[in-house]
Amino acid sequence: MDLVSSDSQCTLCPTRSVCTARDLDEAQLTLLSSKIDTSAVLQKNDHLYRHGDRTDSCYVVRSGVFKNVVVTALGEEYVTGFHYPGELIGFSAKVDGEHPDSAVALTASTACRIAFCEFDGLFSLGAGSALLKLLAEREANDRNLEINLRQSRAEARIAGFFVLLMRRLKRLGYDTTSLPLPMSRTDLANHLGLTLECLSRELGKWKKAGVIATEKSVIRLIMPEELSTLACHLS
Amino acid sequence: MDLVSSDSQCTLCPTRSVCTARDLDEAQLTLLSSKIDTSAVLQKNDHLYRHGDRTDSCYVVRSGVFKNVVVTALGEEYVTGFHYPGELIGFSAKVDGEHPDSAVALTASTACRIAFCEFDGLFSLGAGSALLKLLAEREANDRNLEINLRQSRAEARIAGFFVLLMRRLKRLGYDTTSLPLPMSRTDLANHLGLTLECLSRELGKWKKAGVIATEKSVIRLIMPEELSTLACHLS
DNA sequence: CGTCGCTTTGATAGCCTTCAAGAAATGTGG
DNA sequence: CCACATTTCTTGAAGGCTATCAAAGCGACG
Repeated sequence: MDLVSSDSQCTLCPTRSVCTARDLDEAQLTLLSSKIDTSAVLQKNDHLYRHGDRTDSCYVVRSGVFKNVVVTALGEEYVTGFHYPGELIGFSAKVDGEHPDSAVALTASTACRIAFCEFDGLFSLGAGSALLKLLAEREANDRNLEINLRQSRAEARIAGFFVLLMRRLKRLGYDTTSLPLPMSRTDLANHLGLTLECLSRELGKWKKAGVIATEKSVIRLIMPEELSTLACHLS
Repeated sequence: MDLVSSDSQCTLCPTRSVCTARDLDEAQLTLLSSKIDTSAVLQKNDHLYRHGDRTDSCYVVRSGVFKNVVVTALGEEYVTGFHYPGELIGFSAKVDGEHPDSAVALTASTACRIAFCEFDGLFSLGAGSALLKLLAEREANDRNLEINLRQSRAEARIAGFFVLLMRRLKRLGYDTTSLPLPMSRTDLANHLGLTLECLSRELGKWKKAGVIATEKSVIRLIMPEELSTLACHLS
């Protein structure tokens, strides 16, 4: 995937307050810009990177939404996550220098590439703490997801997913009366470890009960407290 | 929990080849030792840290086994992981300065404390890459766990757990004909998102079929290829 | 020997998966 | 702009698997 090597212009980035750049002043932001590369705009279904690609870097989502996909030896796909601006992806390539999963854009999206070898430079620049926080937030999100997947009832898993996504988007300053869900139902069901049919039935039930309203790729949360109740397993 | 502030003696540590210390020479190891603290020996059920503790550091397991536990608002417990030597735990405290989970020793165990503020020092010392690898391995393990939890059949989840644990222990140089499982069946079932009864039934089935043999806190893998077949969902 | 905690085994019911078909949305070419 | 093809989503019915409730082994420990 082509990367523009020009200045990444962190000073102008709308998501700089929630990524590595948080807490930096103008001078530091300019320095930071020189250490990362912002991708060209990826269109829907474009790959940011592919399973098996050799690499020496990871990414922070700058705009749009990406999904991560793992393919097993048998060719089965698993959607391991959906990632919104300010979230770190591709980091596990550090284990052995190649991506264990693919990252696919779900809408027009951009991402900032950070080479692993730049990490110590980022520390001395003052961005180390924010970088660690990004990593820690990733881990915290993963743990929440794991707890959610331990629920055996479909209701609880789906409601949990909405609640967790709501929390993540609130952090970005989004209005969370509606959740942007640019992924297909198939991807969402896969991510939740459910069948497409089961997901569809639950959503239909909630729609009929007036808890949510489904527009094309957005879900409006009419009674979010109902969802919170169903997701009582979350901390 | 008391920590001995004396020299951690990384040069003598049996697990140094798989932790932050990997790839360091003797001189660097001595430097590293001065930057971390090794805990006193924790006995079974001792806490390394507790949910809610304010902190500025994380840990690498040095010996023994720990479990991580999250408690929800309703008082329900979730066993989010079991951690063996060389694995990083407690890192998500970096998000807001307090531990979102507890770490409990399952056997006599020790851990090395690493303050977040020492991270840049570790980078300049040459341990940065290994530290990132620890983090990346953690993330990779989490992803594997998530894939495993997406399986709806109990067989697949349990077999997957064994296969993943086998891989992790191989990395430590363990003989993996037997898996040390110092946790209770209750904890294991909880971790897998299954009921105690369901886990017990599956293990009984495998025992009867001669796939495994259960000793007190060890499971001997007699036909590991059978388990691999059941865990075909893993990459 | 008896108690207590942990584990195993048993029977029923509920929920999700599977298989199947129909409805709605999307895209394409005329 | 419409007709048709394809994909995506919804709805339906039957079966399997796990959860739940209940009780009985088993082992540690006093």
